[in-house]
Amino acid sequence: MAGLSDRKQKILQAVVTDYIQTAEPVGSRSISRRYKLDLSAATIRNEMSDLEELGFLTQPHTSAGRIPSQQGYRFYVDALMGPPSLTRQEEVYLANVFTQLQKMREIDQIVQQTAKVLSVLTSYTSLVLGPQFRHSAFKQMRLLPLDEEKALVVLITSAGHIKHRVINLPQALSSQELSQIVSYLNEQLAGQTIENISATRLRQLRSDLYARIDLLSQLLQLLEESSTDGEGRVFLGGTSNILNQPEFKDVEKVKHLLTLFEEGSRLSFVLETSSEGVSIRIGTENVITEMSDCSLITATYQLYNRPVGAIGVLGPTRMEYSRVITIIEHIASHLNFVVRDL
Amino acid sequence: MAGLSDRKQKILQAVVTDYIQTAEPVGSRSISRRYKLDLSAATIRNEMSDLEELGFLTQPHTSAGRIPSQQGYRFYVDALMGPPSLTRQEEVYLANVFTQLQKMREIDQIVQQTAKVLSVLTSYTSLVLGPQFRHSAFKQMRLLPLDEEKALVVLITSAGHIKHRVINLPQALSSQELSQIVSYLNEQLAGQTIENISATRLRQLRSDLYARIDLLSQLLQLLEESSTDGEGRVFLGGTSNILNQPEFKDVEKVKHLLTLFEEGSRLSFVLETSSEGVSIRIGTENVITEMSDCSLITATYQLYNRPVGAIGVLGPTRMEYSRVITIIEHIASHLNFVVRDL
DNA sequence: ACTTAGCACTCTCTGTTTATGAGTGCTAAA
DNA sequence: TTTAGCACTCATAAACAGAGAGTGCTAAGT
Repeated sequence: MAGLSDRKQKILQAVVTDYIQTAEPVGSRSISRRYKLDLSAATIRNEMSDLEELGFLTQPHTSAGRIPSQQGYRFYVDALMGPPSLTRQEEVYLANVFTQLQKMREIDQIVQQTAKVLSVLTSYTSLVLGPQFRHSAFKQMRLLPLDEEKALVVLITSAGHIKHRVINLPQALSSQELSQIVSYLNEQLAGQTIENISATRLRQLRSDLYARIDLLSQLLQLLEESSTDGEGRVFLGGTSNILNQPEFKDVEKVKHLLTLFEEGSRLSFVLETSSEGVSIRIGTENVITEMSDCSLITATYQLYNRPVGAIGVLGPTRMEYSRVITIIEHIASHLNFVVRDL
Repeated sequence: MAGLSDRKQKILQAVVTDYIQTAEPVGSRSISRRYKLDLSAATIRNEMSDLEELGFLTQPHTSAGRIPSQQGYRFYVDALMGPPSLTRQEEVYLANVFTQLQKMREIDQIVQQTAKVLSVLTSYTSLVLGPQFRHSAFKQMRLLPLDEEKALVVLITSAGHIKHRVINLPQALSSQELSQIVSYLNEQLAGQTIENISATRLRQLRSDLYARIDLLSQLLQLLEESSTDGEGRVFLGGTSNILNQPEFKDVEKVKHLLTLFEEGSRLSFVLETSSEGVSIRIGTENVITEMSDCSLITATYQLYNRPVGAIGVLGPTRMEYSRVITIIEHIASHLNFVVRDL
């Protein structure tokens, strides 16, 4: 991938920019008209022909304008893309959103609102993965007796996650025994991350307390489920936005994406495995085949310097990369604060 | 709306049945062929012409077959529809689902799974409104100190709803004072439904405890939010199913529905206001204009003989009413058990 | 050695025409 | 009252022509 001549880069940039705006194949004449490159259409034609040879552009058919190829987009985001910038309006909007988010107390609400904002601002579809329970450390477990038969068990992690569940109390248990069991568990598990409380460890605890197996297994089940509940932690925003994209005017294409949107586990997998910081995956760079006509831009957010969740924007490969990246960066970095103050 | 002659009813039924299956305007000949009414096409034509005059059928254009009008569907579901029935396969599937649902402990999980099942079985889009917090009665409020500054407050209703929130403790408060405040609140609020704990009542409490206003308002905020958090309690299933319906092959039509699906509060409103038992709303009988090409079948489910939530199926007016109603009834009645045992 | 103007050629898109076929409404006979 | 027959209507699909945008190539200009 030797260096492209300066002129070729300028032309490639013009093609990508134009195509992002218009969604129409862009011809040599419109470039020489709209962008002040001081070159005739014929020259540009020659260069475009070269760029196609090199794999940066494609032609839908012989006598049409050019469209950026996946490789073309890649080069664009890596080297050509304009500097990130927000309009004054967008900045104001974001500032408002941030103060609003700051006030919310429920994590679900925050995540959902974030998804919505992200989609409204970008006009694409947004994905937000809430903070992952299983990455945070076990802090303590509490038992709140409700009546003779039932108690509420509350699981608290160091990251402030809280999960509760009603369990049935074995009749024969004194309240003293109860608190013994709980404090034993607290001792054993304190400080470990939820995902590291492995099955073997749980098995061992089970044998330690085999006399109280009925109660214990209810408590442990809560833990176990917490470490594996990947499903359903992803919130979407602006799913209908994809319908505004001309590349999805065909219902068949939409269907695949829509169906994908219903598969929470696959979505959360994509976000979980996205690398730290901002990542841009164009077309088939996405592992998910349904996304091979799309680009996905993601960013992670941190809690105590560990990535605990991610946000993303999904649009056609013909996406306003620069704008989206800026917005995503802003929101992700703000999310760091929101999550910490929770 | 005088009685339709027996023959007219049979023909109307044939048209509706046929159209539900094929989605094509149905002509007089295909009826005389496919349904053994022992009438010639010409006779059927005359009858159909009458039925159109009466408003039960419409013609997309002069020389096309007939399509049931909204009134036609209404008559069909009120008087003509075949008896509800499930295939053996569906029954088995339902039985499996039920045992699965029975095992789940998290209400969100149950609701989501119900939505999924409902959409898979019907091939339409499903809406499920989770049990409403605000209809159940206040039972008790507990405070779990976490550390010096923070405590977890847990709100428990008689229906078993549980909600928690971390609040900041005013430093100056002894644990004794704390428990006094909490038990005072418990006394004052016990037994009232969340939605009836009105603003005036809350104001009164506020003045009673004005010395501890900072703590109190945090506690009361939790209550207040609980009584008004209509938003977001609706889960959808099979949203992509609408794309399989030929009436939605046009992207524009889909867009309106898709956008509606993102407006949780409007959806929950529809479900909340649906009457007890099974209700069928056809076309413009739906208040929501986006649904005017659709039919919505809903059913409520109960807890202690009070409706606390609802499930629904949304499809084109050309919907398999009989089948969907049966399925919805089964699932709703089963949900009664699941919710009670929670 | 580039760059550019000119030109023939290609291919899509749009509008028009034409043919086909399903289905109707009406009339007249059974 | 039912039915057979027939002319008529309208949507849909196929075939076709013309326009327009854009290309590639060639030859002339710098």
